[in-house]
Amino acid sequence: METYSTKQIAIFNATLQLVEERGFHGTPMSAVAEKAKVATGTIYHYFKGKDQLLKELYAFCRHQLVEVTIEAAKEKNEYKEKFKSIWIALYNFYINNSQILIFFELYINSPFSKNKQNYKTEEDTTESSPLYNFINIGKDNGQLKNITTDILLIQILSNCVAYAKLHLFTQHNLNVEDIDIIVEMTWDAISQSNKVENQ
Amino acid sequence: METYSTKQIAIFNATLQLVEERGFHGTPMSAVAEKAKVATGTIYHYFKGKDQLLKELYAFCRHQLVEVTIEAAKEKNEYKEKFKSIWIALYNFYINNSQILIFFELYINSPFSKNKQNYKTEEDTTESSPLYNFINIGKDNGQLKNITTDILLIQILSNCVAYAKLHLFTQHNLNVEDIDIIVEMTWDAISQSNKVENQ
Amino acid sequence: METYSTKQIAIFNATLQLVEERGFHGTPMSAVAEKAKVATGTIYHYFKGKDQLLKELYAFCRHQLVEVTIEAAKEKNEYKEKFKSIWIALYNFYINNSQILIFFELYINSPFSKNKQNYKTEEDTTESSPLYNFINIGKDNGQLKNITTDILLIQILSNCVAYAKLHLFTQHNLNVEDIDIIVEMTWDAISQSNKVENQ
Amino acid sequence: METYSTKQIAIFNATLQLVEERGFHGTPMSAVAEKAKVATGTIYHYFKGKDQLLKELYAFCRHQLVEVTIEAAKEKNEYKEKFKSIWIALYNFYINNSQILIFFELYINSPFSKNKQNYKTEEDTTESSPLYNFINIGKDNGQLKNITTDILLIQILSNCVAYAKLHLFTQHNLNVEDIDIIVEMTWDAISQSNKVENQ
DNA sequence: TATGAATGAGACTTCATTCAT
DNA sequence: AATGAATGAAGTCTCATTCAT
Repeated sequence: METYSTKQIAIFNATLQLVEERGFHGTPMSAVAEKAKVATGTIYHYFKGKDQLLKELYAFCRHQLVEVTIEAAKEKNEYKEKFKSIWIALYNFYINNSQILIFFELYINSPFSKNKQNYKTEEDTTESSPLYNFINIGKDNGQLKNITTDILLIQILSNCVAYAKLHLFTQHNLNVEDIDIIVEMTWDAISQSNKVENQ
Repeated sequence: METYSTKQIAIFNATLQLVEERGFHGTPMSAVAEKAKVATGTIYHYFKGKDQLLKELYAFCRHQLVEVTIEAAKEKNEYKEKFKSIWIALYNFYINNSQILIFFELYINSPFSKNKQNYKTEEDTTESSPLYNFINIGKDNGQLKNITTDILLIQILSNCVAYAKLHLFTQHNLNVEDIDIIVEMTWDAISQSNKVENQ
Repeated sequence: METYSTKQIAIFNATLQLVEERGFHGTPMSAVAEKAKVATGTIYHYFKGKDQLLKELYAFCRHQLVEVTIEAAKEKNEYKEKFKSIWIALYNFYINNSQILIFFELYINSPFSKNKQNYKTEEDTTESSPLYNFINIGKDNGQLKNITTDILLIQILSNCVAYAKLHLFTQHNLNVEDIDIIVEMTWDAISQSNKVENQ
Repeated sequence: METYSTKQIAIFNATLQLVEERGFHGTPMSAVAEKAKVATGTIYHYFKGKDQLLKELYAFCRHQLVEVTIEAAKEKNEYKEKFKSIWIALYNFYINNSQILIFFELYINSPFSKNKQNYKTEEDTTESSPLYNFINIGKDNGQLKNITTDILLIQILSNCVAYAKLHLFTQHNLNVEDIDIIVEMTWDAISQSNKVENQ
């Protein structure tokens, strides 16, 4: 993870804001420059072009997500508690950074990310992804179902994003109790449990 | 649901193909016209502008999704079986119509859909949505957890879309057994069950 | 002067209305068709194209102006009274047909009338123009200044149009007394008079 | 009065030339750019759009007209001489700047000037208009008829423009003697004079 | 006669990118 | 390092005109 100058950060933030409001197409470099209070040309000092800017911004945001995950994992000791902590941390991150949420969704599906591999980025699949590792540990423990890590990962993340969007973009605000129910539900889905059906 | 002329359908299909390949921004009206084998002006004869075209295309695709759901619901009698049938039908629809999947994802997050309410459209929340009703029935039966329908809806749909994307855009192809595991997992999440924790 | 069918008249009127509101550029054939309640193609049955339509409309309107002049000239016997009668008739015609006034002004200055000769059309300069003849009579009588008829013509007409515009497009409404003053003033300008300067 | 860059002036001049030759409709921005020897985008760097360009061009031209009037008023001392000087200066300005003459005529009647108030612009009616003031002085002196200034203004200006057009666009070229007759005629119209009718 | 769907050239405008300062 | 005027390709959309019915 390289470090970024004040101006680069300003450019990142300006881009995020504008993309949330107007999408990629509605976010010309000139508008980014204006919002970031730099000249258009300045953006081109730091980034080769628009594609580059978006790509680096994507990495920049993913990095934050990883940080959040790592921090959350430190909080609790027990596995299920750790899981809940991580899930909620991610959820809260999206809630508090709706620009990043939208940016991700647009970026992943757009041809800016030329190959769709980004959908599940290297970061997620390699050792470097804390969540990926965390799931593997759970499987080894016998606490998570013994199925492909990718599947469990999606089971966790897709819901997390979807609920964040429900909260942000609809009237249906989720409160703490709702969140708890949801996390439990997700836990039900992924956990290795003995289960007795209703009679 | 209005009916569309041959030319309109051709325009819809051309748009879907191009958007999947290149995104909204990379899909100029001229390219749509060319692929649909009509003149540019013809598109404007049927649709007020690009926004209108995308909006109507969205409705057109949603309609198909609803149809698929309705058909799938007819197949089985038992509730859980009906649920699995619907989930798999939707999953297969996305698998076989990746253009629609991508289009949805882009459209929902883009400023083309001016109000984000589209995220959970009227169709989903009203009686007219077969899935919405289906969930309510399950809650009344005591077969589904007694929590807000919106939450259960997301639990089902977000996974479905996410797995379709996993299958389509990564090397990780899901086979029939995988799908079965996933559906069971989702059922675990939403079903009202007596559960005995691991000992 | 050929005669026009009901539909042609409807097309003329629609054009006049639209041109007044939006200018030539803002008046597409489709809008004319709609306002005239005919199909676009129908206009092309009657007129070769837009240029033709405008040209014939110009002639159509000029003809009305000539008629108005002829009628007004019949009313009075004395020369000066005849003059006043004609001037006021033209002024009233413009006041009551602002669409025609605007249409004239736009058409005369526009490249639709390919050669600027239209500025002073044949009709004005030939025997067929009643006003032209009327001025010549005045000169022969010794009641009008003995200068080129064109100059006298302009002295009369340019004011007439200008005052009509003042009345129509500004807050400055002209009443009957104002008009009388103006006509007298114009008479002062063109009449052959003995004049004693202020001392 | 703001100042304009070399490029803006070039754009103005290109527009004037093209509008005279082909009208507003026949003057695409691309043609303006080409004639002004700038890129299309450059026009949009200076002007928000075509409307803006035309509006600013109108103000630019009006300003020149005001300057001409002011200069002409300085030349002579006696009131009537001053009047003649101004009238002829304006006439010559139009003769030598036929593009501006045509541009004015088109602009004033077109929907580009959204409100027709432009017909008699602020400049003409306020203290800032030298001609307006000049007329008021004449009225106070008792040298001009004691009628509304607007009316006298039109009496002067409408003729001036009309004769310029006669000269420019017809075979009827006006020489110095003609002009003198015309100015005297206009003076007859507006001046407060003792007059003895023909006997 | 009359219709109006269809055409496609061309208008206006945007915007990623460059470059002289 | 920073600026922002300038560029021009490319996009959206309009509209005069045609033609099968």
